[in-house]
Amino acid sequence: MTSVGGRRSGRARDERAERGIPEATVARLPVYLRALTALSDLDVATASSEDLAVSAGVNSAKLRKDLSYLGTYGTRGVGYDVNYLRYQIAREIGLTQDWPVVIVGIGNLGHALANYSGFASRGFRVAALLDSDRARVGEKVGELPISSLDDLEEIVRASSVSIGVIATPAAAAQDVCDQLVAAGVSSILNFAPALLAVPDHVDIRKVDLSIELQILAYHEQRKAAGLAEIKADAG
Amino acid sequence: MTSVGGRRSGRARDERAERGIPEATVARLPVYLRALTALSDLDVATASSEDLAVSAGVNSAKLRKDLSYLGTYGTRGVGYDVNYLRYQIAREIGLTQDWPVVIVGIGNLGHALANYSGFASRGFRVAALLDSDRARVGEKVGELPISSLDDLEEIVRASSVSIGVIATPAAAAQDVCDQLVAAGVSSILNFAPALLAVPDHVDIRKVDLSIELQILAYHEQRKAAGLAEIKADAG
DNA sequence: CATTGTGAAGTGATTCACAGCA
DNA sequence: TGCTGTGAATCACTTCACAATG
Repeated sequence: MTSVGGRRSGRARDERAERGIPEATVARLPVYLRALTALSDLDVATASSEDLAVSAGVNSAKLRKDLSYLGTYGTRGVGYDVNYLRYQIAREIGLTQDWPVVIVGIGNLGHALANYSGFASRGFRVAALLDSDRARVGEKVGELPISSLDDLEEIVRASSVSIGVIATPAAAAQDVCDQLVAAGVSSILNFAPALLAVPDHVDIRKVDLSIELQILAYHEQRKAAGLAEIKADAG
Repeated sequence: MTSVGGRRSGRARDERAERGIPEATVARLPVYLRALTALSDLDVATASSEDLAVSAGVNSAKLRKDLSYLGTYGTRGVGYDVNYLRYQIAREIGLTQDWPVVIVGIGNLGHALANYSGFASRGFRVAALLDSDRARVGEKVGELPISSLDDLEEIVRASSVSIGVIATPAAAAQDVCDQLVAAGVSSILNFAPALLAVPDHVDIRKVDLSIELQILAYHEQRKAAGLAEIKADAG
């Protein structure tokens, strides 16, 4: 592996692993992690890149190349040690520590996220639930009470929160986002159907339910059109 | 535009717009649509590619190239007619018809999805809510009662459903998926953290909440590591 | 000798930069 | 003149194919 990324790195201080793992690879590491966990639960000790690739739903060349960005954790002729690789990937993603998150906007979706067990099981701890509706403050959702948005800064500081989840209506999202950033949150997962502006040092990802459906609709429509065409040809 | 996609199309019958719009473009069309709707609501009649690009959060060259796959809907020296372009994109995605969808698994998340107004407002109509838990059948969620999974085939046929949403626990997802496919659904949006196998003719998209957080955690960790490094350099 | 790790080739998406047009 | 539409250049990701190796 030489010069990962190829970017002519301006600064000369390159010795320190300037590990530019490609974004596409980063996005698949959690998938591999899940596959490894499943294999581990089945008491599988060793798996080839082909085995793993099948469990993860990718092809084996891609999986090997992805893993090669992390280091050389396999054994030629044998495969990968499931638990060892699992640990290495978890460490790379940063899941060996746990991450306190705050969820803002406790409507239907916020509620669902608050109760989503998949977060806790992967090292994400819900540190607080926040809502701007004063009437709801104090209400319990599972174990946690809903806090006031006014307490955001205090909560972020006290619990060292660096990740925030926005589950408010679109109209409130930018405002909430600004408050999160001001409070010191530097990674945001946004479920509101709105484009959010953030400073450069803040990472933001968007999950948009209706966009996903629209993409399906596009393909669905093309399938239907294709069928109609075949019918027309036949008739 | 000549030979989009470049695939040497085996069959000679190429006259019919074999419109291979790149996937990356398809995924952005809903974003453009939202931006156009916002501009239209503000009574903006015309917008340049630069204006639109800003509203959509992309750069203008990309936006123009994306639109060029659909046709030539702009006016040189002027820009795009907001409402006209909005209609063209909606038509391309298939949002001029409405799409009945079924949601399977009415837990916290299914509940939230059932109540999500963003679906209805974009031409997706929830035709039915289904759950395998007999005890919950009949319970109302908003207007709709929960139906039994046993009625899936009947519902899909009666309402011509082609899109299904899976919001069950991971363990149930493949089984539900098989039932959806058997019932005739050909596009699936999967929220369960599981890899689903489907036949070729079925499209499937996955939304995985914990994967999104893990990707953020990776970047967050890198930021923290970067800071530590700078501190070490300084000290 | 089965399987990894990886250069090299291939494919697809983005960006540049400008000719062409209203 | 100002902005679109688009070839050509670039960049990012994937896949191929095989030498290296436990």
